[in-house]
Amino acid sequence: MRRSRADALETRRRIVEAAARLFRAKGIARVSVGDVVGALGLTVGAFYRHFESKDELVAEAIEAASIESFERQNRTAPEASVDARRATLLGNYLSKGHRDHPEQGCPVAALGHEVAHECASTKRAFTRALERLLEVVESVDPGDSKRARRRRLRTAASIVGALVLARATNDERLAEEILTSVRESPDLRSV
Amino acid sequence: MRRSRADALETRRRIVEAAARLFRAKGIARVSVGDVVGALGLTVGAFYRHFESKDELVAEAIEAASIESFERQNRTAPEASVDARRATLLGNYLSKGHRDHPEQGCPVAALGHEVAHECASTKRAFTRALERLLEVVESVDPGDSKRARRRRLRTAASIVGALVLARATNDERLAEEILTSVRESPDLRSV
DNA sequence: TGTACATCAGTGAACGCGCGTTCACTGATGTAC
DNA sequence: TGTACATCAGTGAACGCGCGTTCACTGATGTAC
Repeated sequence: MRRSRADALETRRRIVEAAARLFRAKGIARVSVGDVVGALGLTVGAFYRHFESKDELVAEAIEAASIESFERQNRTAPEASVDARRATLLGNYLSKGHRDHPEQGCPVAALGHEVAHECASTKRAFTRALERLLEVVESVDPGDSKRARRRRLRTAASIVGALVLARATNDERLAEEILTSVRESPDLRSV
Repeated sequence: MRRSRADALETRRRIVEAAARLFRAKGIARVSVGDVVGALGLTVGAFYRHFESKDELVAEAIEAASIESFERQNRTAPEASVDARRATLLGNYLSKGHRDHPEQGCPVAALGHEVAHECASTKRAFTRALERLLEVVESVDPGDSKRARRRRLRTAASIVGALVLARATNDERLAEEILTSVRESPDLRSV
């Protein structure tokens, strides 16, 4: 049942895509290789035609999720003012939608903690994802000064932390309070 | 080989203590019941004399880690001024030591992401841990106003996010930059 | 353009392994008399 | 206080299960002539 080269490449791409979604939704450890290829109607044997190991898939999936998430942010109203785009970005990032749908969201917030225990290539992919998130923040809060750089790092830490906490608590009111508080941070409103 | 009641209770306590340490160090999914009791020189059979399931242990371990962490923070120089204690707290929380030793640190930062996928009792224990962290923040940034409350929630999100990012990246310079930026946040220096 | 053969994408079953959990058993501790 | 028996903390081996990975096989695709 050999497929054409193009089909094979497409299969590989779809495996990475499915993994990027599933890992963000359920966490890396809770998603098996079988879960990923099963979502595409394939068997695990097929997986090892395309990847050396699950670790290889993890690194690629983080990379893919990061690029997807990065490009979505950059697509948002490129003609608007920096202030307006910053407000939109924060609104999206700290929304209930983002909290409730990690599978489409930022991989830094979705996988941050788990990556602390993963292999070197995964940590490398995660670091690139974090750098991409910082680029997004920079696009709505530019500046070459040390102060501007530190403000951006604070912003990244705040929004990731807010999302992690809002997702982990079972107290709906507290979760919303956290997201609102960071969204309306004076540090972010008047840059 | 029955042991006395007191010994049995002590064994139970030691199991929770070891679990609190191991879960924070390696993550919940990566630590087995055997790992926990093995660290105490016991066999898995003994574990089920004390706990219904691993889930029960997880919830108790989070609770224990939270209480331990909370009490350590409250022990820090209770006679000093609020400003001095806030500086100490932030310095400790955002230190390299805390980043490199999650097993003794804040369970909210260590387990935040993983808990998003765990069972209800674990989420409940995590929420209590988060509330305890907010109490610690309140002790160095008191106030009944809505503004003060929001500032504390921002602080919690920032410091947890900073630690999560600093632990997940393999870029040592970036990790230190993140911790320093949040530590020196104007939002936290001049409350 | 047609034919013969090599390649390899995907199947399906198997592997060794570690997991959470169970259970028959041991023997020291607790208790009733 | 001493004896007889019940309790139960801990052992050690087993269980069913799902995991990551491997492999013989199939048959459509790619290639050399």
